[in-house]
Amino acid sequence: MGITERKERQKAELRQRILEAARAIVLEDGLEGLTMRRVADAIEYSPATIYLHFPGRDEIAVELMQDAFEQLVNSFRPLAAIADPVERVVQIGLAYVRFGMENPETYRLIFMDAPQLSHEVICPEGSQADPFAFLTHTVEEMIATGRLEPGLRAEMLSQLLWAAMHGIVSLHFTVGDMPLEDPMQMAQAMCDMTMRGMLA
Amino acid sequence: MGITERKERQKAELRQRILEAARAIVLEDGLEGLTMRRVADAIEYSPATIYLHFPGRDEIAVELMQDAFEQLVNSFRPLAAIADPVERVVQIGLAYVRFGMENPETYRLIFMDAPQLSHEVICPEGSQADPFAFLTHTVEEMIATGRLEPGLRAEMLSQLLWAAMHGIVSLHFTVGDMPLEDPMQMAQAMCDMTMRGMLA
DNA sequence: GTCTATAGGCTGATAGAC
DNA sequence: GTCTATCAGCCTATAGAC
Repeated sequence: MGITERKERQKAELRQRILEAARAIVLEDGLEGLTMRRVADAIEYSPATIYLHFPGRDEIAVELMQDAFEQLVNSFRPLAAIADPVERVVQIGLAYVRFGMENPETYRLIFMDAPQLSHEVICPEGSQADPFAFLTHTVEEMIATGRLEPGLRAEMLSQLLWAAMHGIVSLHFTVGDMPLEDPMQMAQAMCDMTMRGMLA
Repeated sequence: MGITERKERQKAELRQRILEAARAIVLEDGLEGLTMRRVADAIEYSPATIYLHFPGRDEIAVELMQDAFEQLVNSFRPLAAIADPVERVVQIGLAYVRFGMENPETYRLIFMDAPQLSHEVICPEGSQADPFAFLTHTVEEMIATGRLEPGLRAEMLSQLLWAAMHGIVSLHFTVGDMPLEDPMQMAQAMCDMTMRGMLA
């Protein structure tokens, strides 16, 4: 049975090569640069071969977007060690903006290049799950320990923080950095201001 | 001399018809739907005729984007009447989000559909001008009247507010409204929180 | 499995007839 | 001024040979 195993291995290998070639193209030229022809050229196969591994271009894009989103989420993992929930929320905010500025094409891929696909990557298939549950949980912890002004809701606050950080990153991408403040300083100032605004 | 005047008038008229057809297409299908052929069909001329009035597709897009940006800026005009600078800043924030949610395709056109062109529309030709000078000025007024925590800078604060509001709007567009709070409520809560965070 | 070849579509832009 | 016709290029996807 070694033969079929080798064949499966080779098939999976080519699939990976397709994904990696696609990722390289997107990191260089953005999602709009991703075409079947370019991928085929990069892996030195004909375009038709790619269709044996993926139904079409969009499915490749979605897989790249899922990977990218996982990367973003994973970048928060070390922050779980921070005991103080207030400090943890701030560090999540800073890490979010840092990720965006350090990986602009990856960030664009997740949130900006294909809005229609973003939706299905960030909140898959009608799952009610919060895509940034750990952020919401940290805010809940702040509420539970009585650190916040009474009446504030965790879902609202965590979405406000997300929106604020997303605003900083995406604004820097679209409007250029020229007349804008430094993004990391904006992130820090945003955290200072919002924390001061919500803490009791 | 009436003949050349009529001709010029007719030429300007056709130029306007081109722009209006283009605008209709963008409002329906977004900027990616804007093609010379579709515009030509809409005005019932051949594609070649459009090139007598515009150098190319991008120039049409830029003109639409400039109009759209002007629309957004004009939507703040009535707010100049608000005497209290704190209240004025809040109302600017709310108006910004309202504009985005009520004119999604127009907002996308300005900030999201063509990032490269956005830059030149929002901060034209290396002009050092602040695109939202009235916002910055209102924040300066808050500072001048001693309402804010000392040490805060008007440029930083106004950009933070802009980023926060832009984040709310653009997040709703890309991630869909399903798991998110209501955008206007988010805007209100964002203003509450940030004002509380910056006021002395 | 992988190829070549191609269908069938779209695009921006232009030359040259009228 | 406006047209037709077309160039030159891109794209996704597939049929059928090998």
